[in-house]
Amino acid sequence: MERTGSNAVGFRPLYRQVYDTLLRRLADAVWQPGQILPSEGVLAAELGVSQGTVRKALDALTADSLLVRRQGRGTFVAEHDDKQSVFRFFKLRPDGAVAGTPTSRVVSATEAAATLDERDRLALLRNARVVRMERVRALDGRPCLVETIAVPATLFPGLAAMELPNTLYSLYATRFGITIATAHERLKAIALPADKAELLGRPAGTPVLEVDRVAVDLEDRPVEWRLSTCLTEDIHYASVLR
Amino acid sequence: MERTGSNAVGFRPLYRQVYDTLLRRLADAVWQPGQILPSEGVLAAELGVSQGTVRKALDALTADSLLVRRQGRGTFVAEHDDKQSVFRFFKLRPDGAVAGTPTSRVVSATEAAATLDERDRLALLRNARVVRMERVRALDGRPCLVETIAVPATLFPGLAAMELPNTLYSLYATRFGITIATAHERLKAIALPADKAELLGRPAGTPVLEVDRVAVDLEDRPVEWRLSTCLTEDIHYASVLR
DNA sequence: GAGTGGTCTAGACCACAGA
DNA sequence: CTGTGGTCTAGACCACTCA
Repeated sequence: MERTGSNAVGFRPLYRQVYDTLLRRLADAVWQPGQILPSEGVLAAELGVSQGTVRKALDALTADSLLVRRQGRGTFVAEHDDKQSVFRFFKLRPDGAVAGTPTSRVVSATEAAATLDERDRLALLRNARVVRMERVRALDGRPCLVETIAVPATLFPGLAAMELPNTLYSLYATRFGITIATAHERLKAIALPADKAELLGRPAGTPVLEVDRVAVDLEDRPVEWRLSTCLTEDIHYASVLR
Repeated sequence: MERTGSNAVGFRPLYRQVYDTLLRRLADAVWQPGQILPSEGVLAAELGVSQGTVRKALDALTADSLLVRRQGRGTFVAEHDDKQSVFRFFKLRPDGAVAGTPTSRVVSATEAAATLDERDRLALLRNARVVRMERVRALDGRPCLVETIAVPATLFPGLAAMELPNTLYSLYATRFGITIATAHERLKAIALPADKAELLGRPAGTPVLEVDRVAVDLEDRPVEWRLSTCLTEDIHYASVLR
């Protein structure tokens, strides 16, 4: 690692450089999810910085939930397909009590030319192609939402022909080396459109929650656009503000 | 500060004890919002711990957005009435561009016996009283939501008779020493009720977003229940998932 | 220049997991 | 018992602010 010295501009802390170096390895899938990282001391020696500096970078990566640290055992690449982690990006909860695991039924999955909206949300060029998926999700056995998902075909070759698991994001990570870091959602209340009424088993015109989500990867590239239409009669969308 | 030694159970890091000590002073309004805290060195000497330990506690309080640290100047109690901080708990944004500041028009403010719902949300006893406020908020001059706000009357004596500012939470902090730490929101899509249709200037039955918020203070006590009914035709609720 | 927070280091010891 | 991360300390130097 290089010290920046007293440059007039562009000062960059050492631990930040370490953070970026490790983030790059995570983005390049040098270390796979679930895998253990070298210990603090080993990383410090390799990068030529003190253990405390490595620790600060590791703590920051842990705060961004990219790593998991376990005292006495080691530092691991975070896995986001655990039962509790399904709910990191799934914010619908039954009104009454705790939620069971959501299930999915895929309606269609095809590759096609990107629409204008898709190109806009995913920052794609003209003539770009996407893999477009439609599915219905259920909570506690009752259908709760229908969603259309679009991803750039170049980033996910062959996805349309695959068996799609319940948690898409772990598939993105394990099969395509793409980690979803954050997602930006825009929520609106709309009247349930006729074409989706049948899939959800509710009359058209019912007030429903429309969730427009763009998910970005570790390098802040938009990699998925998802438009969900959610029933909220016995369910709500939970949000915590800090 | 006391070292815990090697107790079999109940180990509590020193910096956590420092965190709690400082949090208590903030909760007791020993230091007012905007006020500067003693420097790291002074606090370390006072509490009998190292500067690094104090720093870790201060960093944690900063991460919880209770403090603001400015290099070269000092550490300050966070103020949440700045222009950008209005939006910490206000998640509605115009679809097109950047948001102007929201404005408020108070419809009513009275003290009354708490309803069952209010007692439930605010963890109040029977016969408890609340201050209940109703107001309409506008964004860029157009009405966007109507909301009913209830707070325990014992915590906010005289609130019903006050001039209510646009940002209630800064009033809570400065006049009543109550700091809102987090808020839990439950979102649903519903049909606009007739009694609120007039206030918002839209026909009854229009799909609207209902936001049910319970805000808690530094000690995790529920101190405000707010039920907002929001138009989302040209506006959306923005949420970031990490 | 004095004082503040920010970074970086080196080393000690503690808590925890697993062989 | 060994190795891991977690805590705590002390001190050096850097970057920033303001008088």
